Amino acid sequence: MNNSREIQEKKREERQQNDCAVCEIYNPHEKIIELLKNKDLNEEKTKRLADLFQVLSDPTRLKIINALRQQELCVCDIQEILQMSASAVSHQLRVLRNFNLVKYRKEGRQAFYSIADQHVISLFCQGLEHVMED
Amino acid sequence: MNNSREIQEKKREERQQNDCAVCEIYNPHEKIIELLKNKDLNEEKTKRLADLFQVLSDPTRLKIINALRQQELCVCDIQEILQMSASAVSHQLRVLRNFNLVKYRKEGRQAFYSIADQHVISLFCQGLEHVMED
DNA sequence: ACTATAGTTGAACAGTTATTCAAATATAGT
DNA sequence: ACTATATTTGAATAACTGTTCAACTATAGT
Repeated sequence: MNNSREIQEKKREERQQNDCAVCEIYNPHEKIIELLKNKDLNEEKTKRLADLFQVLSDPTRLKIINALRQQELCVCDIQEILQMSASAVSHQLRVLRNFNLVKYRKEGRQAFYSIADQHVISLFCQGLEHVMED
Repeated sequence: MNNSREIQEKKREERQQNDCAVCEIYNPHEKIIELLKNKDLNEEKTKRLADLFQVLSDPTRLKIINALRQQELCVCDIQEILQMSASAVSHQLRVLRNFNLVKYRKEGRQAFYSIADQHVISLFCQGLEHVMED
């Protein structure tokens, strides 16, 4: 109990160092803010990152990825698995294709789709882990 | 050149095994389709996964995460870094909060936000890697 | 008690997105 | 040539999303 005042004092000091940039009280954060502003993520990269997650943010597309995770499939396989129209599936496949998340090869009338690279699976699984947790 | 016909034959066989479920030609995939339909991702989990990626699919929210990646910040710090209105920032912070991607503590008038858990950072970085590649 | 500040909230508006529908393309079999 | 099948495409519609604006709550300092 002796040094409780000292501790309080220290706490207040720490708190002050945490005060924010805009507030009048005390403002040690300007340098950090300047740093963060330019730190490794410019506008364009942020946009591309957002777009990537955006592609992954639709249940239909996730189901497609999940199906392709096991093996290459043609459009009508996918259509059957998801119980959706060929058109709807094709539209979503195009989105995935445009973002290089899936690739495809043509064979006669059929188009066989597969996962483009392992990153996609990693992201998928990592997301799934997070979702499973809580 | 001797066994070129044999190779062709084998190729055709392989191809047939890859024929899809709906097509009339030949159809060995029904079992796989049945399997994939129920495989580890039900409707509800898919939705939650989509929602998670959806939260990550906005540039503003990504910028916030990127800023918090370095250290805890209060709302007006963030507002300053992103050059956005307090309202806009607060709205997006709520989205992040609702999905347990960030947590916060109150201190007087200020609210200090920080990343909720390491998964968030992993996802962020993994996505960034993918984007950086091409 | 009063004033200023930090942050949150709900409604509204503009922009985006997923599915459906109808039509088009392309290949295979007859 | 003709028909059937696999897939793609563009337009249209309904649902959703991010920002702004105005109003609100809550805390701190005087």
